[in-house]
Amino acid sequence: MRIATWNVNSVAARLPRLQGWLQQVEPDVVCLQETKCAAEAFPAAGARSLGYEVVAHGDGRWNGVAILSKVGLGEVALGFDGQPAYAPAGEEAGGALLAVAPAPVVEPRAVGAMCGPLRVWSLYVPNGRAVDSPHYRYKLQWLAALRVALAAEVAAGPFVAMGDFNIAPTDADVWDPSVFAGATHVTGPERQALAELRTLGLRDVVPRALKYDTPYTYWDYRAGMFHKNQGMRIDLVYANATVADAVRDAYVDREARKGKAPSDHAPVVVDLDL
DNA sequence: ATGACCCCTCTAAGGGGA
Repeated sequence: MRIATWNVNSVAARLPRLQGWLQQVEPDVVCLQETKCAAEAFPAAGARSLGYEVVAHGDGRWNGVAILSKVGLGEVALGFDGQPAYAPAGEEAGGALLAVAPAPVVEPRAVGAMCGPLRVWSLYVPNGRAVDSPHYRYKLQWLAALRVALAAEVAAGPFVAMGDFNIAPTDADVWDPSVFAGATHVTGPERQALAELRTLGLRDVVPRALKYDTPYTYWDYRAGMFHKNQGMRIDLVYANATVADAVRDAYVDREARKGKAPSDHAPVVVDLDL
């Protein structure tokens, strides 16, 4: 079984590339993030024509996740139990002119499904924006709640949670740690949240790079950063022992980051012999 | 050459990404 995860940075904008990539790589299961698309507007016909079942979870212009599967799709979960809403503290909670602050919304950042024998989650972890901001606290709360929600599933059978975690697990996972001093994605609490996920019995399936020995999955669009290999490994595959022991290959498909109109993230592709 | 931000929409004196 070939599984993959890809932050596509808008499924509508990426549709031609996504179609070609599906035909070329032929994954059995694909987790997508940042689809930026309401569920009912998800362009599923192309994937269906290639033999995929589709579940999309999205509510509009931000966030959005999906799973495509050729090996069955069932027991769908739109979000996880206890998934927190972004709820800004007083300093951000509406202006004085608003009599009532808008209700917090649970953002479409997680979708789970059974794909054949495999429990799969497609995750788009909140960015965090700035250390100690309300968005950063939300990111840590979100990861803590995820750990609680997934605990029982990790032990139940073949399990993988993959997606854009918006955390570089180690300093080796960013092109220059000094550039990220004081920034999100590299802080101790974020890395500790990943470590606590691993205590459930999950392992970080580190892919091989097809160039430079740095398995980065994201390169900013600006300043030729891809071409200078100034990237980060923030798209992660967290597998339980059953799945991790079944990994036969894992790689970052940096070819998908080249050329016209790419996403700023590259797919991670994992081959399993379950 | 892989090539020097890009996605969305309230189309900007914008929001968000990481």
